[in-house]
Amino acid sequence: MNIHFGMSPAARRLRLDRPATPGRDDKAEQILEATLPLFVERGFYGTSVPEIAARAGVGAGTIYRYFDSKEALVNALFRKCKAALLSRVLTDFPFHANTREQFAALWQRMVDWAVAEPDAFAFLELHAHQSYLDEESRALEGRIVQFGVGFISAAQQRGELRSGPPAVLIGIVMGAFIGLRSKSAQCGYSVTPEDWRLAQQCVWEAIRI
Amino acid sequence: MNIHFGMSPAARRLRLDRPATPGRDDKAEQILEATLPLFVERGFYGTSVPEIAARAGVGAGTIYRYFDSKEALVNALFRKCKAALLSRVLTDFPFHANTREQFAALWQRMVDWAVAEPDAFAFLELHAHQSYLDEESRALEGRIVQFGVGFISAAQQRGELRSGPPAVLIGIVMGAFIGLRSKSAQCGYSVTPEDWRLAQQCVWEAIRI
DNA sequence: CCGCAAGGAATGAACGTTCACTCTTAGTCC
DNA sequence: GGACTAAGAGTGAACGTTCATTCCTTGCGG
Repeated sequence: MNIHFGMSPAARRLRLDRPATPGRDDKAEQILEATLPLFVERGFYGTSVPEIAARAGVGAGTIYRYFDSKEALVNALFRKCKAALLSRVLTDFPFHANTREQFAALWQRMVDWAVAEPDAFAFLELHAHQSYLDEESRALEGRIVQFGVGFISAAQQRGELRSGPPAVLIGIVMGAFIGLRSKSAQCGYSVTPEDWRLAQQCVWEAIRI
Repeated sequence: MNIHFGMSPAARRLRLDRPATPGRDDKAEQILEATLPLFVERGFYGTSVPEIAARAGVGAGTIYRYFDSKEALVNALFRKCKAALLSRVLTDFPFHANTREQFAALWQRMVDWAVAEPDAFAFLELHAHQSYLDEESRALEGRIVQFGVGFISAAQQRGELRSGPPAVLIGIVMGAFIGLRSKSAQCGYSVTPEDWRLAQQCVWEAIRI
């Protein structure tokens, strides 16, 4: 009968409204993308679920089809961002270069990512060790830190890095990076690529032998 | 007549019951002290006013006798902490020493304060501050940054500091400091006085000529 | 038609804030 | 000095609002 007429608008919908993938993951992705800037701007407790829903262009109830709770949502977002940063840093990382080159590569990859995904980077800073992160998110963070500690220890034993507790060196390097990004944003100063290069040189001086 | 007798118990009270301060400020202080650890732990939006009242040992309504709103409370706390840090850093600061010594003094004073008042320091570094701080708090922050910029520019013109945008140097130094404090806390690593000294040397290497 | 994804009104809990009241205290009178 | 009183600090239950979450209705794809 009118099956044809019934399908026709549906087919149009599928093709026009969602050009690439029809997607179960698409909706989840769409919700995560809407969540990110809100959490960055107003924080976890400062952002309401209906607000997220409105920005994502979905109903409030739909969010609960994809995430068990607001907490599950923030944890999913945290892990997604961490994974994206990790992937950006580790893909084709020059593991066999010398420490100076490895440091430059690490710095440049972080800069690239922080520039490309400023909200994601700000989100990771902001939510690094908050009370609503679950065990899995904390464990992920812990594993990354452990990797960094091992990496630094090895370089120190080869005599290519200033000796001292690896946690101290990590704190200085990551802190300087985050500080440059956030403090300058606070002053209304926009960090140029040249500033990033200067900062890389500065921070290398801090940790070199 | 008995004006003398009338005033006498009042004077006694003033001296005996409230040895230092007569206690209008005392309650406000008590509320601010209770607020600090809660805001550090759970953030502004994550902490409820009744929670603050319970920890301060006062009724919820009492808080509104001293602060117009929750926002006014957080702004008062922010300004109090900023003023305390500023005071610690600037009191007897060796303004006429050379840049190396001034940097060491700045660093040591920040370490002393961050160790003595860990919650206050953590509170100042809470990033979510942007949305609820009022004009006065932002202006205070701006004035401090401007002072730092002028200070650094002068040292650069004397050739005692690496050249480059002052905002970049501020970001690196403050970032490294904050990063060392928070990242190491995150690893469960406790920063020793020796670590702080090492870090000071590292960060000086980053900004020296 | 059926099955299910999606929406958004409904819901109970919790929020910031208020207010009618109690309790403490300074000042006055005998 | 002790009793009384006016003043105002302190209280916590109650208010209207907004929250996270649930659930019933809607409408499309097969």
